[in-house]
Amino acid sequence: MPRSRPRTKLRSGCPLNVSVEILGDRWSLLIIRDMMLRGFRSYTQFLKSYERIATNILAHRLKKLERYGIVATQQDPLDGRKLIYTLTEKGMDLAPVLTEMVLWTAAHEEHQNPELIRQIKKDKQKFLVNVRQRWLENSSHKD
Amino acid sequence: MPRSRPRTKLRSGCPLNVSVEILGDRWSLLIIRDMMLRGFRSYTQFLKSYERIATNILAHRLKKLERYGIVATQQDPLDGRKLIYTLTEKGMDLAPVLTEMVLWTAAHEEHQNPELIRQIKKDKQKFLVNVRQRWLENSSHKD
DNA sequence: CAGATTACTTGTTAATTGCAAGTGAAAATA
DNA sequence: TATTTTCACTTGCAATTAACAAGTAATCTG
Repeated sequence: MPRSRPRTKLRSGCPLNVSVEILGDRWSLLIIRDMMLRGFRSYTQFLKSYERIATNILAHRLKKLERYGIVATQQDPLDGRKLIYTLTEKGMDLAPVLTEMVLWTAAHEEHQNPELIRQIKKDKQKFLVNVRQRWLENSSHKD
Repeated sequence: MPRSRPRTKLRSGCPLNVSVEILGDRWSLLIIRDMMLRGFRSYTQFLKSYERIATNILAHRLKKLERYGIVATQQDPLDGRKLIYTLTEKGMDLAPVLTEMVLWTAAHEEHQNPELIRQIKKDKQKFLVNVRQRWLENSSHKD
């Protein structure tokens, strides 16, 4: 359900272009990966992730992802300093995109994490169900 | 089959990161879309595509995509000025990625091209088969 | 042969990214 | 209670990348 939102003018309304404009940079999908597959939920966790995103870029990307309703933020009730970032339903719906990208790399490029690829290849549908199940269990995902 | 290639150092070998480093920018996937879905094969066609890529960026992207074996170039036997750009098998294997991105946009953002989305939703597998079939017929796809 | 077309390249400016350091609030520690 | 640490950022600046405009060489067309 495409919802109306005041948006910056897009280069085109082509559905592929729309997703490219939202996600087509060097970091957004990695942040989403960390949340979806690694269960990361805090700013410092993202910062310490292997690819080493710069702190200002991370702040910008999180804001953008929140603005697009892909990520939701809430305060940690146990620690006033902490914010908890979670994927929304819309963010979780990117699972098939990430999955296909992983499969493409697995087929055509050198890579690591054979275990992840084994899992996806064994039963893609089950993998997606599992990812979503973990999200349902661990997130309160208040959008 | 991941082939060895002299490559610039990656931020990580995570399969998602690898695809993001290759495709994660504002133009690469749009060029691939133009080839895959619109049958574009020449530099001027890409230039005239709706999103208006700048000519130097287009030249760089085409070189990068060729370097990664996603796009192949050949001379037009009928016109010495023209080059024919085609997707390789590796490039065609991005069809599921593009497809899932389109579906995600269709579900969550304002967009155009309802006909494309109708086709994909009706029978995703058939859509992918058709896209590949067209490619087989129209390309000589010499890698 | 003149003009148009094709696939670019070459400046130059604008925008984005990346790095290092710093900030203020809250929590943990001494 | 005072001090240090942690957390989620911000700020300033340098480096990289993208975008814009113009130009070029080779080829084709009339």
